[in-house]
Amino acid sequence: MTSNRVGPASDTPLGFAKHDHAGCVADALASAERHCEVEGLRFTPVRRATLEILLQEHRALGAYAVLEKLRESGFGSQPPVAYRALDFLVANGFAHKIERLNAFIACGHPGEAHAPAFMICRICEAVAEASSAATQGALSHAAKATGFTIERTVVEAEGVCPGCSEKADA
Amino acid sequence: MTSNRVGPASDTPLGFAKHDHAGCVADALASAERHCEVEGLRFTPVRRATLEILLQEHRALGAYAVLEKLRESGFGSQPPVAYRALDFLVANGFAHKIERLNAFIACGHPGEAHAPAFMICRICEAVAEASSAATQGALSHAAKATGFTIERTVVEAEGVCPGCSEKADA
DNA sequence: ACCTTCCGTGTGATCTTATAACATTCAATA
DNA sequence: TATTGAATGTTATAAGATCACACGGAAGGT
Repeated sequence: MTSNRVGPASDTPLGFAKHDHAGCVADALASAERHCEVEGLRFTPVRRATLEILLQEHRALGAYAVLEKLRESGFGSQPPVAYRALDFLVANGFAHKIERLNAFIACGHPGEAHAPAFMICRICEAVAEASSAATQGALSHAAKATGFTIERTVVEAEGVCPGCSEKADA
Repeated sequence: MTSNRVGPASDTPLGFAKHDHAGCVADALASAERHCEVEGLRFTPVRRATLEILLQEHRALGAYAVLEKLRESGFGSQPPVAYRALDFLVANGFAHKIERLNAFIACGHPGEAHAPAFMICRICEAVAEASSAATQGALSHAAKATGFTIERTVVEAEGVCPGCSEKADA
């Protein structure tokens, strides 16, 4: 079930690479389903469909883009439908919100309990998730020094991905 | 002109502390004015007023909140008035946008050319700017490894500030 | 089996945040 | 002084997010 996507192990830190997409979607859905069962969470049709949409696209999607796809699949077409499903996914670590883009993306390392960091290409809009525990280090140090308690972090780098960088060179 | 605000030097890394507010506002305005002169930028009345509003409040302010204060001061009352002034301030390092809050805050270290990081208190909504060059380290390492070129970073920690933490204990 | 309660869903309305498009004003300078 | 380009003002609208309320169905107690 655990398909081999980009590298030797699942700890390859990026999302700019090619991979077995169908497998990655199926895996993630199955994994989410299992996780919900264990945790007593309701992995309802809308929620499942929403996660599947994010996984299929494999990039950051605005809530209204998600909403339209949900509508196409026969679900409700009002904003709360999408926002509620997205909130559920984010709250349970199946997806993340990219604040810079006001958009959502499926989590690249679900279940692993992490403070995510992202690289956002401003040209092709691809978003890669780095499983950076390290990134938090400096911030958490500064926070400790001032007595600030961190509950959540937003770490997003905007720039140009390898692919677009190559094209620009040509 | 360089008033002594929170500590021995201007490199104290936080904004949760008391300080000479009038002085800090005046200093920052004067500094911005000088900087604009040197750079050939036009520090117009709206722009000046906008920066002054942010400095006065000393916390993150939504564009529409800024707009209302501008209107009270006799400037135009339509959104672009505020957004344009804010864009100018952000583009030139006099202010930052807090993505998590869709809000703007005056820069705590203007002129110093930095990749800012913020601590946001979810209770009192105070925002402190850390002059963290270090925070970027891990991310930039990950970026280098994948060939991603970073142009801008968003680093925001949400949690509870020292003051609110104390109150909660009581 | 029934009831009740809670959670999730659907819908309409509304609020907040942000930008497009175009006219007008103003300062720098040729 | 005429020209030009940037800044401002205004109208309109797009994009993102939430509120409030009705309905329905699953979980748990009786």
